[in-house]
Amino acid sequence: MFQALADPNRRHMVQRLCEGPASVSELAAPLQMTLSAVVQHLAVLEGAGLVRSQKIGRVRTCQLETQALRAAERWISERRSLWERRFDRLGAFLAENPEDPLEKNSK
Amino acid sequence: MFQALADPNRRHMVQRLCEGPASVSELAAPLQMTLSAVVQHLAVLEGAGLVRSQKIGRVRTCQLETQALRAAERWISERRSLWERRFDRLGAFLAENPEDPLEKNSK
DNA sequence: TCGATACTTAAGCGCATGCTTCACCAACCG
DNA sequence: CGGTTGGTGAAGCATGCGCTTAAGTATCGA
Repeated sequence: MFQALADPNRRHMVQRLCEGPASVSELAAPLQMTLSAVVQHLAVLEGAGLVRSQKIGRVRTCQLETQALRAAERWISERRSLWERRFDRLGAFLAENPEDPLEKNSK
Repeated sequence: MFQALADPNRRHMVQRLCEGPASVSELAAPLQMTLSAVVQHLAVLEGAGLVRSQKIGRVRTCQLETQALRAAERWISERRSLWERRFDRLGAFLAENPEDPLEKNSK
Protein backbone atom coordinates (compact mmCIF):
# COMPACT_ATOMS: atom_id res chain seq x y z
CA MET A 1 0.00 0.00 0.00
CA PHE A 2 2.70 2.52 0.98
CA GLN A 3 4.86 0.53 -1.39
CA ALA A 4 2.38 1.34 -4.15
CA LEU A 5 2.35 5.04 -3.33
CA ALA A 6 6.15 5.11 -3.11
CA ASP A 7 6.62 5.56 -6.85
CA PRO A 8 6.21 9.08 -8.29
CA ASN A 9 4.68 7.83 -11.54
CA ARG A 10 2.14 5.82 -9.61
CA ARG A 11 1.29 8.85 -7.48
CA HIS A 12 0.87 10.80 -10.69
CA MET A 13 -1.61 8.21 -11.91
CA VAL A 14 -3.50 8.40 -8.63
CA GLN A 15 -3.57 12.19 -8.98
CA ARG A 16 -5.00 11.83 -12.46
CA LEU A 17 -7.65 9.39 -11.25
CA CYS A 18 -8.77 11.88 -8.62
CA GLU A 19 -10.12 14.01 -11.41
CA GLY A 20 -12.24 11.16 -12.70
CA PRO A 21 -12.04 7.72 -14.27
CA ALA A 22 -9.61 7.18 -17.12
CA SER A 23 -8.56 4.58 -19.65
CA VAL A 24 -5.10 3.06 -19.59
CA SER A 25 -3.89 5.15 -22.50
CA GLU A 26 -5.22 8.32 -20.89
CA LEU A 27 -3.20 7.48 -17.83
CA ALA A 28 -0.19 6.77 -19.98
CA ALA A 29 -0.38 9.93 -22.10
CA PRO A 30 1.44 12.38 -19.80
CA LEU A 31 3.89 9.80 -18.55
CA GLN A 32 6.74 9.48 -21.07
CA MET A 33 6.97 5.74 -20.87
CA THR A 34 5.66 2.65 -22.62
CA LEU A 35 2.08 1.58 -22.32
CA SER A 36 3.47 -1.68 -21.06
CA ALA A 37 5.13 0.01 -18.10
CA VAL A 38 1.93 1.86 -17.27
CA VAL A 39 -0.03 -1.38 -17.23
CA GLN A 40 2.50 -2.82 -14.80
CA HIS A 41 2.16 0.19 -12.51
CA LEU A 42 -1.58 -0.18 -12.75
CA ALA A 43 -1.29 -3.80 -11.65
CA VAL A 44 0.58 -2.65 -8.55
CA LEU A 45 -2.08 -0.07 -7.75
CA GLU A 46 -4.81 -2.64 -8.19
CA GLY A 47 -2.88 -5.13 -6.09
CA ALA A 48 -2.78 -2.56 -3.30
CA GLY A 49 -6.52 -2.04 -3.63
CA LEU A 50 -6.06 1.59 -4.61
CA VAL A 51 -7.66 1.25 -8.00
CA ARG A 52 -10.43 -0.82 -9.50
CA SER A 53 -10.76 -1.34 -13.25
CA GLN A 54 -13.00 -3.08 -15.72
CA LYS A 55 -12.66 -3.75 -19.38
CA ILE A 56 -15.43 -2.80 -21.75
CA GLY A 57 -14.79 -3.65 -25.37
CA ARG A 58 -11.12 -2.99 -25.82
CA VAL A 59 -10.70 -0.18 -23.33
CA ARG A 60 -10.01 -0.72 -19.65
CA THR A 61 -11.44 2.01 -17.46
CA CYS A 62 -9.88 2.73 -14.07
CA GLN A 63 -11.33 4.27 -10.95
CA LEU A 64 -9.90 5.28 -7.61
CA GLU A 65 -10.84 3.12 -4.65
CA THR A 66 -10.94 5.27 -1.55
CA GLN A 67 -11.15 2.48 1.03
CA ALA A 68 -7.40 1.82 0.80
CA LEU A 69 -6.52 5.50 0.89
CA ARG A 70 -8.63 5.83 3.98
CA ALA A 71 -6.76 2.96 5.64
CA ALA A 72 -3.38 4.53 4.94
CA GLU A 73 -4.58 7.86 6.21
CA ARG A 74 -5.82 6.25 9.40
CA TRP A 75 -2.53 4.42 9.96
CA ILE A 76 -0.58 7.64 9.75
CA SER A 77 -2.94 9.72 11.83
CA GLU A 78 -3.04 7.10 14.57
CA ARG A 79 0.77 7.06 14.98
CA ARG A 80 1.01 10.80 14.69
CA SER A 81 -1.58 11.54 17.32
CA LEU A 82 -0.15 8.83 19.56
CA TRP A 83 3.23 10.54 19.47
CA GLU A 84 1.79 14.01 19.82
CA ARG A 85 -0.20 13.04 22.88
CA ARG A 86 2.98 11.72 24.45
CA PHE A 87 4.72 14.93 23.51
CA ASP A 88 1.99 16.99 25.13
CA ARG A 89 2.17 15.02 28.34
CA LEU A 90 5.91 15.66 28.40
CA GLY A 91 5.28 19.35 27.83
CA ALA A 92 2.84 19.42 30.71
CA PHE A 93 5.33 17.64 32.93
CA LEU A 94 8.10 20.09 32.09
CA ALA A 95 5.74 23.00 32.64
CA GLU A 96 4.72 22.03 36.15
CA ASN A 97 8.24 21.09 37.29
CA PRO A 98 11.47 23.09 37.90
CA GLU A 99 13.46 23.97 34.80
CA ASP A 100 15.88 21.02 34.54
CA PRO A 101 16.44 18.65 37.44
CA LEU A 102 19.05 16.50 35.64
CA GLU A 103 22.24 18.45 34.96
CA LYS A 104 24.42 15.50 34.09
CA ASN A 105 26.97 17.45 32.11
CA SER A 106 27.29 20.54 34.27
CA LYS A 107 30.95 21.44 33.73
CA MET B 1 8.63 9.59 2.29
CA PHE B 2 6.11 6.94 1.20
CA GLN B 3 9.18 5.05 0.08
CA ALA B 4 10.43 5.16 3.66
CA LEU B 5 7.12 3.91 5.05
CA ALA B 6 6.95 1.17 2.42
CA ASP B 7 9.14 -1.22 4.40
CA PRO B 8 7.47 -3.23 7.22
CA ASN B 9 10.56 -3.13 9.43
CA ARG B 10 10.75 0.61 9.04
CA ARG B 11 7.07 0.92 9.95
CA HIS B 12 7.77 -1.23 12.97
CA MET B 13 10.48 1.18 14.02
CA VAL B 14 8.12 4.11 13.57
CA GLN B 15 5.55 2.29 15.66
CA ARG B 16 8.12 1.79 18.40
CA LEU B 17 9.11 5.46 18.27
CA CYS B 18 5.48 6.49 18.78
CA GLU B 19 5.75 5.16 22.28
CA GLY B 20 8.71 7.38 23.02
CA PRO B 21 12.35 8.00 22.08
CA ALA B 22 14.67 5.02 21.78
CA SER B 23 18.30 4.16 21.21
CA VAL B 24 19.43 2.31 18.10
CA SER B 25 19.82 -0.99 19.95
CA GLU B 26 16.40 -0.62 21.52
CA LEU B 27 14.97 -0.23 18.03
CA ALA B 28 16.98 -3.21 16.85
CA ALA B 29 16.04 -5.54 19.71
CA PRO B 30 12.67 -6.86 18.43
CA LEU B 31 13.78 -6.89 14.80
CA GLN B 32 15.70 -10.11 14.17
CA MET B 33 18.40 -8.50 12.07
CA THR B 34 21.84 -7.00 12.43
CA LEU B 35 22.42 -3.70 14.14
CA SER B 36 24.01 -2.64 10.89
CA ALA B 37 20.81 -3.20 8.96
CA VAL B 38 18.82 -1.25 11.53
CA VAL B 39 21.18 1.70 11.24
CA GLN B 40 20.65 1.67 7.48
CA HIS B 41 16.88 1.71 7.89
CA LEU B 42 17.28 4.52 10.36
CA ALA B 43 19.23 6.49 7.77
CA VAL B 44 16.34 6.10 5.35
CA LEU B 45 13.84 7.32 7.95
CA GLU B 46 16.04 10.30 8.77
CA GLY B 47 16.51 11.02 5.08
CA ALA B 48 12.73 11.16 4.71
CA GLY B 49 12.52 13.55 7.64
CA LEU B 50 10.49 11.08 9.67
CA VAL B 51 13.00 10.75 12.48
CA ARG B 52 15.53 13.01 14.16
CA SER B 53 18.41 11.63 16.22
CA GLN B 54 21.35 12.84 18.25
CA LYS B 55 24.30 11.08 19.73
CA ILE B 56 25.16 11.53 23.39
CA GLY B 57 28.19 9.62 24.57
CA ARG B 58 28.05 6.42 22.60
CA VAL B 59 24.29 6.06 22.37
CA ARG B 60 22.23 7.60 19.61
CA THR B 61 18.71 8.54 20.67
CA CYS B 62 15.94 8.74 18.08
CA GLN B 63 12.68 10.65 18.06
CA LEU B 64 9.72 10.79 15.73
CA GLU B 65 9.34 13.93 13.64
CA THR B 66 5.66 14.58 13.05
CA GLN B 67 6.03 17.26 10.38
CA ALA B 68 6.70 14.67 7.68
CA LEU B 69 3.90 12.39 8.86
CA ARG B 70 1.58 15.35 8.72
CA ALA B 71 2.62 16.06 5.13
CA ALA B 72 1.93 12.51 4.03
CA GLU B 73 -1.41 12.53 5.77
CA ARG B 74 -2.34 15.76 4.04
CA TRP B 75 -1.35 14.42 0.64
CA ILE B 76 -3.59 11.41 1.05
CA SER B 77 -6.56 13.25 2.49
CA GLU B 78 -6.44 15.88 -0.25
CA ARG B 79 -6.65 13.27 -3.03
CA ARG B 80 -9.25 11.26 -1.20
CA SER B 81 -11.58 14.16 -0.56
CA LEU B 82 -11.05 15.42 -4.11
CA TRP B 83 -12.24 12.10 -5.46
CA GLU B 84 -15.08 11.79 -2.99
CA ARG B 85 -16.39 15.24 -3.83
CA ARG B 86 -16.44 14.25 -7.49
CA PHE B 87 -18.20 11.06 -6.58
CA ASP B 88 -20.85 12.96 -4.64
CA ARG B 89 -21.48 15.36 -7.51
CA LEU B 90 -21.97 12.37 -9.78
CA GLY B 91 -24.39 10.87 -7.29
CA ALA B 92 -26.37 14.11 -7.16
CA PHE B 93 -26.45 14.28 -10.94
CA LEU B 94 -27.75 10.74 -11.24
CA ALA B 95 -30.33 11.44 -8.53
CA GLU B 96 -31.89 14.47 -10.19
CA ASN B 97 -31.95 12.99 -13.68
CA PRO B 98 -33.88 10.14 -15.32
CA GLU B 99 -32.35 6.73 -14.95
CA ASP B 100 -30.10 6.64 -18.02
CA PRO B 101 -30.32 9.45 -20.56
CA LEU B 102 -27.48 8.27 -22.80
CA GLU B 103 -28.41 5.12 -24.62
CA LYS B 104 -25.61 5.20 -27.15
CA ASN B 105 -25.73 1.52 -27.85
CA SER B 106 -29.46 1.10 -28.16
CA LYS B 107 -29.68 -1.55 -30.88
C1' DT C 1 -12.49 -7.85 -44.49
C1' DC C 2 -8.56 -5.04 -43.50
C1' DG C 3 -6.09 -2.14 -40.74
C1' DA C 4 -5.92 0.72 -36.87
C1' DT C 5 -6.42 0.90 -31.92
C1' DA C 6 -6.11 -0.63 -27.14
C1' DC C 7 -4.28 -3.28 -24.61
C1' DT C 8 -1.75 -8.00 -22.94
C1' DT C 9 2.08 -11.16 -22.02
C1' DA C 10 6.68 -12.66 -21.69
C1' DA C 11 11.52 -12.11 -21.63
C1' DG C 12 15.34 -9.59 -20.33
C1' DC C 13 18.32 -5.85 -18.47
C1' DG C 14 20.35 -2.52 -15.22
C1' DC C 15 20.11 -0.36 -11.01
C1' DA C 16 18.29 0.16 -6.30
C1' DT C 17 17.26 -2.19 -1.83
C1' DG C 18 17.75 -4.98 2.10
C1' DC C 19 20.55 -7.60 4.10
C1' DT C 20 25.15 -9.79 5.98
C1' DT C 21 29.93 -9.93 7.40
C1' DC C 22 34.03 -7.90 8.97
C1' DA C 23 36.97 -4.48 10.65
C1' DC C 24 36.95 -0.52 13.43
C1' DC C 25 36.34 3.26 16.91
C1' DA C 26 34.81 5.52 21.03
C1' DA C 27 32.63 5.56 25.43
C1' DC C 28 31.83 3.30 29.75
C1' DC C 29 32.84 0.15 33.68
C1' DG C 30 35.27 -2.69 36.96
C1' DC D 1 44.26 -0.80 31.86
C1' DG D 2 41.35 -4.16 29.47
C1' DG D 3 37.03 -5.91 28.23
C1' DT D 4 32.40 -4.93 27.07
C1' DT D 5 28.93 -2.17 25.05
C1' DG D 6 26.95 0.75 21.34
C1' DG D 7 27.50 2.22 17.17
C1' DT D 8 29.94 3.22 12.37
C1' DG D 9 31.60 2.25 7.51
C1' DA D 10 32.72 -0.36 3.65
C1' DA D 11 32.29 -4.26 0.76
C1' DG D 12 29.61 -7.81 -1.27
C1' DC D 13 25.57 -10.32 -2.54
C1' DA D 14 20.73 -11.81 -3.67
C1' DT D 15 16.52 -10.21 -4.79
C1' DG D 16 13.08 -6.97 -6.42
C1' DC D 17 11.71 -3.08 -9.19
C1' DG D 18 11.02 -0.17 -13.16
C1' DC D 19 11.56 -0.17 -17.59
C1' DT D 20 12.07 -1.72 -22.57
C1' DT D 21 11.41 -4.50 -26.63
C1' DA D 22 8.86 -7.69 -29.13
C1' DA D 23 5.32 -10.56 -30.32
C1' DG D 24 0.72 -11.46 -29.52
C1' DT D 25 -4.90 -10.93 -29.03
C1' DA D 26 -9.23 -8.74 -29.33
C1' DT D 27 -12.22 -5.01 -30.79
C1' DC D 28 -13.73 -1.31 -33.54
C1' DG D 29 -14.47 1.46 -37.73
C1' DA D 30 -14.56 2.12 -42.66
